[in-house]
Amino acid sequence: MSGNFGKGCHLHLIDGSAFIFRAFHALPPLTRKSDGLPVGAVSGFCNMIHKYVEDNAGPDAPTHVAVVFDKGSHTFRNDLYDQYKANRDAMPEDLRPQIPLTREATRAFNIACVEKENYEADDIIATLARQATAAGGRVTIISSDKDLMQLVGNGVEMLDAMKNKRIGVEEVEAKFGVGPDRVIDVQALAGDSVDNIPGAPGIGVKTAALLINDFGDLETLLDRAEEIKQPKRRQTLIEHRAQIELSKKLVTLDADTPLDFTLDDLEVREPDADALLGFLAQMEFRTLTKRIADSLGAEPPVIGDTNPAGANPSAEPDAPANQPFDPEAYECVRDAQALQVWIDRANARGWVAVDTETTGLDEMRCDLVGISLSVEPGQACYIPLAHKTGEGDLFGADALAEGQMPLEQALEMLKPLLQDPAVMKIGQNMKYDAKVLARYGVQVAPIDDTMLMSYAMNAGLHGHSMDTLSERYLEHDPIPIKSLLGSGKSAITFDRVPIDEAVKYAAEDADITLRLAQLFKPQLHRARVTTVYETMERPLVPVLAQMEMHGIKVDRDTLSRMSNAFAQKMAALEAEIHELAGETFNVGSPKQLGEILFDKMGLEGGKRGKTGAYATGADVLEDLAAEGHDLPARVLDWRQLSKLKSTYTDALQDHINPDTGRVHTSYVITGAITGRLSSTDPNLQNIPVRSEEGRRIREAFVAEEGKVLLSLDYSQIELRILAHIARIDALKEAFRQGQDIHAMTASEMFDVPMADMTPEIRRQAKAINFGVIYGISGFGLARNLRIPRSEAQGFIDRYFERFPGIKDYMDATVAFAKEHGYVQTLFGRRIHTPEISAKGPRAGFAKRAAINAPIQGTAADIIRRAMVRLPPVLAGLPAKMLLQVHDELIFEVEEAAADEVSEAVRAVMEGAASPAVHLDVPLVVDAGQGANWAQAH
DNA sequence: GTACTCACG
DNA sequence: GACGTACGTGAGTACG
Repeated sequence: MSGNFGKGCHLHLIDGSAFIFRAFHALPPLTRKSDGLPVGAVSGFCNMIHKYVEDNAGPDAPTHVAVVFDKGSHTFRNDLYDQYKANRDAMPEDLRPQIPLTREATRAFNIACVEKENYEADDIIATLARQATAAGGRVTIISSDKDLMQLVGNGVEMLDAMKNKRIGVEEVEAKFGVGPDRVIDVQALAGDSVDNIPGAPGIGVKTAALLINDFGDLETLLDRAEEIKQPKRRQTLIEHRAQIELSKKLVTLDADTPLDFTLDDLEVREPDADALLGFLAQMEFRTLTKRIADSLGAEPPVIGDTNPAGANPSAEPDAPANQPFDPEAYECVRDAQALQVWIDRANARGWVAVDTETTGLDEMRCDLVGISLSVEPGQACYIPLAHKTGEGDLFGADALAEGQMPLEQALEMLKPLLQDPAVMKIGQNMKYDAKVLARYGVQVAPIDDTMLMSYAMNAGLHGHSMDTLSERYLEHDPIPIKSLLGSGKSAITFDRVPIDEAVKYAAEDADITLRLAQLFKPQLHRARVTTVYETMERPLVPVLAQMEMHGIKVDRDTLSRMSNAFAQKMAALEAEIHELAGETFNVGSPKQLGEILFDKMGLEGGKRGKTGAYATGADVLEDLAAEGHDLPARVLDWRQLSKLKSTYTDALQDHINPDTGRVHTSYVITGAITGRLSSTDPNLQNIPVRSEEGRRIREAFVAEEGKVLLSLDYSQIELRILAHIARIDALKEAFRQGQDIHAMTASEMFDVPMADMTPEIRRQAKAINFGVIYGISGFGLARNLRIPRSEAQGFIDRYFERFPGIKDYMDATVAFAKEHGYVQTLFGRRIHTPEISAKGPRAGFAKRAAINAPIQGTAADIIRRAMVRLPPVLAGLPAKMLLQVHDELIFEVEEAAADEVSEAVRAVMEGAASPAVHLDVPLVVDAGQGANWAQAH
């Protein structure tokens, strides 16, 4: 029985949506153990499908089968009648993420899975049933839905799978009082409260059947309504004729649903044991996996170490992940005609994966070398634009390689596509590509980013580089860039890579990105992080790109003068140190320093680290200095200067862009698992401020002539969040009243009236407050405060006693992490904690990280929200946002507008939690301004 | 490439 | 009872 559907064929059509709802409501809520994903309905669905398969293996087995689903909640019926199904409850939150999984389940069973936008499952069933009977076959609809009963007869019957009861013409007549062909007439009159079909008021199924049997059909009835004897009934039918006719349209199934497959595609297929068991194992259905493995005669896979957000590509035969990668399939686009084909395909699709190749990693300085595109898994192209021949000409400059489109022409063609609001541009780390293209006059939008999707779903589980994601989710190792560029001193730039090789590498990147996006996009919802991705990751890309491109002006002369001063002081210190040591050695070598201190000079307290070297950290040297030793004290001074000089006054000069005269950092959106950003090349989030000497480096960060730098920072944001999350009334009240929070803590803890507060007591309370945020331990606090451990523990005990909510929060957070494998911020960001149940010292680390993550992460979310809202607020003002330092934003503003901008930004920052979250504590923002960062802060 | 140290929030 | 700890980062230097 292969090939054409025809006489003797038997088509089974399963009402998938009915299965899902029955499974959902019949079963207790069940969640996947590893990540808490609700899977009860999926489990029930799989059981029902399995039972169906077992029950229908006999002599009357179907030759063709499909599971038919509803797709979306809007159908053509809503266009006819906006109240259609309007009184339905919203889909339960627990069910929503399971919907796509039921599709995966169906495919895992190797059963055709059918759905169509704008049509209900019932319409598709009607269409397929009609096609099948027209071809001479038989049809069984696995459903008990009365709306499908109009299809019964002429070779179509229904089967109530739960009651295992056939529904034929007789059963339909028993239910509706008319034959299947008149069921819609009865439904049109009787209406349906479930689907919100109006019908004729006061007329139910019984009366409707009576009327239809009297008059033959609905149209005749309505035409001859005057003849009805009962006055009330007569009046109703005449008055509501339009409503009744509309009702008939609504209940009539559309047997002409356009479908892009044929009955032949629905032929029964044997399940693929690996795919099916893989899916079941991924869902962590232990019993069902075993049972089905038994019936398939296969070995059940091990369950337990599956990756929660990870897909099992083998479970989905059609998944992009499953198609092999074929570098030969990639196209090299060398002229306008070929490029136009790809642009047309992208426009038709509505999306395109984009990747740029450049001569370097600095988006502000590198040159564009080529662009790759992909619109379909396995199909991608590379457009070489600036590859060199590799042979220098007379002047040492390489000639452009043959067979490339002029760069300007390609960009002119691509620009409308890349800027088209109707075409989604998908990338991996799109901020990079957007910045490069912006320098060529192309403003890429809108964008999706696979790196950010992975970050939203999997922060804490693994990295989010393309290599990591491809290996993990596509089971494909991409071509290493090193294999093209080499490494070290002999490394070449991408423009010197032969075009043939470049095509394979570059097009593959676009291919991978597209496949990842198709895999990840539906998973976002399932992992409940769509809002996180849509509000705090994706919209940040253009905001950060703008900030990075603006950069901040750094005065080279100031840095240079400071470098010289540091060098002189260091030389003097170095001489002094050598003198004290009695020999010359490398002060910058911790190893040599340790030997001088603890071996040669015989100082006490030498502790060796893992590698056997003495520890010479600042804390160790400070202890020694406190004992009156001069050498470690000098080394501390030397180290501070050395750090300031090498990391800041020297290195920062190298980062001044020669074209702009400014320093352009790069923010890594996925840089910290908590949701914080990180800053690189250079890191502008760790410019010194704590020491007087270091703080002066901020004087080199200046505003342009006529402008000022504006700094706005959240005051105590993490403690405020702690007060809210842990519900500490005393802390909340203190924040509401604008009290000195550390002094208040000290007063509460040590029974000292606020009036008698000393700086020392306040300092200790401050250390404890910070300790709490970090997941306090007696050891850590003791070390920080340099007090005995027992005393530190006493402080902590007292703190917990005075603020009992803190301990509850800590315990509850750790318990949550253990149960779910992640913790959450107030805005729904998830931070995975895979080590939370580790044994040994790692358990302590993981616990403290889990306690800290929701606090640090919520603060990070809040400033992200503020940053996303700011550009439109600043649009009409002479102001640019330049930097973010975790709880601080730096702006460059025309002097005259400084106060106005400051207040506008403050309003956005202070209101950034709303309306998503209502904090029980106010957010307070401090502002400052000045000619340089030192003054503004 | 790894360890150490230290700058920031 | 011992273990070995404050949370989150990036960068420069020494050293094998």
